Amino acid sequence: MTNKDLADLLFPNINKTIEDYETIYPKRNLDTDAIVTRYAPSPTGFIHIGALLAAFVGGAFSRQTNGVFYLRIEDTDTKRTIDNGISLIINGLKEFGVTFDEGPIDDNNSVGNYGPYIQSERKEIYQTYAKHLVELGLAYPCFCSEEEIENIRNIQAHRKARIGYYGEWAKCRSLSIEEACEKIKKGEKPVIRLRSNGDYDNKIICHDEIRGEVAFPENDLDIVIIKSDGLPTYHFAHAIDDHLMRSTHIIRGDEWLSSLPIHLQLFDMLGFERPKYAHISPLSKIDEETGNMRKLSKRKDPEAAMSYYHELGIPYEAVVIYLATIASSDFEEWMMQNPDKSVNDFKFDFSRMSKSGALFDLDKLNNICKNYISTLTAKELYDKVKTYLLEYDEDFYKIFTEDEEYSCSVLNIERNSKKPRKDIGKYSDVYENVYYMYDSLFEPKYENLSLNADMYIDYIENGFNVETENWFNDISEFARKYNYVSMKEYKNNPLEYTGNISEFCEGLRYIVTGKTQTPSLQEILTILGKERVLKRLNNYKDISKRS
RNA sequence: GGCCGGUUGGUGAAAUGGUUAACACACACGCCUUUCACGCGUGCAUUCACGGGUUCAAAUCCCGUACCGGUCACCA
Repeated sequence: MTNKDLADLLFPNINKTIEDYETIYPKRNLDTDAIVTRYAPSPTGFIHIGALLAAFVGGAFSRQTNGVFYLRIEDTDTKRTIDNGISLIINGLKEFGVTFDEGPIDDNNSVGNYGPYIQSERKEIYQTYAKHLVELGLAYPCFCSEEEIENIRNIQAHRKARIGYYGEWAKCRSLSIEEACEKIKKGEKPVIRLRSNGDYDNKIICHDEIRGEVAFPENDLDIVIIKSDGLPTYHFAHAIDDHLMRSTHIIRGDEWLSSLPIHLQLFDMLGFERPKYAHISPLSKIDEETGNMRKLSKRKDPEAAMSYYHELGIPYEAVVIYLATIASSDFEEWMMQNPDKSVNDFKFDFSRMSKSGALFDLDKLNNICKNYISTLTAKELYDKVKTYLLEYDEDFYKIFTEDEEYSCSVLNIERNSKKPRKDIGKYSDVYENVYYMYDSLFEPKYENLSLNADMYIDYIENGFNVETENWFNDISEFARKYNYVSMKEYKNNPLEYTGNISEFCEGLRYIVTGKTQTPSLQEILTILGKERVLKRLNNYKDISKRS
């Protein structure tokens, strides 16, 4: 019996050859420096902010080199796959401006000539290559049970030996073809392992675009390439897919760096040209319990999930700007010099990407958000807030959208100037900033009821003039009638006056808005209009009388 | 524990052997101002994890130590 017989017995239904696939998926016809890369998530329903970062960076590199950016779904772990996982990923990333040239476009359809782009649909391809390796004697079936593997691990740990299925520990490696065939015929379901040709004592130099040269021992582990369910492991699928889909660069999280020797070995044994690798440093935070730095965790940190930003109404444009800031050390400076350009115009360079993991800084993000929102027009902000409220605050949505023009005028307060306000950092902040401009939401609980409402009624009825540009001069003038004077005068002789103009304004602001801090009083009064302001003043008067 | 990587202020970081270690965020104070926010200004690392070495000269090169991170699955 030969390896060929073993391979046929293992994969009786595989009839294609590896040459067939080389023909089906020819080399791409692109510029020599074009970057073909991919985003390859598992459809688990959760998108990590670090994954967004990798996707964003990958998309940027391919775009700036006229390359290809495609989506590949890694659903070989059937236990973790969820039903609408694919559309969740596509829609989730689209919101953050990440789109693909090839790959699935919804749960059932794909575009591109290098598909299928869903790994579970590529089973035959992986098995063809696995069969090929078995035929060459470069891979073999392993019948060890999980318990046996566990047992080996325990012994190794006990003896302080290196852990893993390798060398003399790799029992099934030395099984004869006949023995293997017999087990298969008896119905045992093996995994397929690589017959590693690596020597642990040999160092290999791996090149990473971000980290430079990294030295590793060669891989001598007989890693599993096909699981007992017939699907490939990540390592094997990576090699097959990225070769056949003709990726030039593998841009991924740094948790993969230590498997680089395995991947390089796989490419070599399969006769594939090696792609280039770029491992992105993890996004971290300080663990409150230990005080140590650690990777942003799906379970512990809400900000690790992309949905967090969606739910709080954090502008996706700002998130992307922040990620670019972290990803490339020269981005911020570039953005300051090119205020009119989009993030997508920035040219990324691997040499500007950090080798060490950055602490995820929500303060910095918040600052970017505020700056970003301050650049929007009232109408742009209105539309974004509307979209947000529709999903998360139905009650306010109704009130907010009842009169678009009015809401826009509210959002426009101190917006149309050279120095626009920067007090809104996320769409969920808007309510707190504007609610008092809507009568149905204005229910002030006054704590200070000693203000002179009649004085302000007098002002609104006889002194307030919307049209005047010299609003402040006018109100200052009027306030004199009640013995409120300018700051300067008041400071010189505090005992002679009732108060200063600042106090006069503060009182009016407080009654009309229920708050001590608001944007421009003048604009608020103008938008509210005489009638509604008087109503609020009279209401205050009533309340203070009653108390 | 093995292997690999990282270490410049509270945070992100620049600097690639040669003046007072950029810039941004945060923080503090001041100015401006009807409040707040904005804007403007000032301050915030006597020093680049630590120890040694090379050099006229080191955050930058070399060696060692410490700490932190990642990884060691039929998960990706």
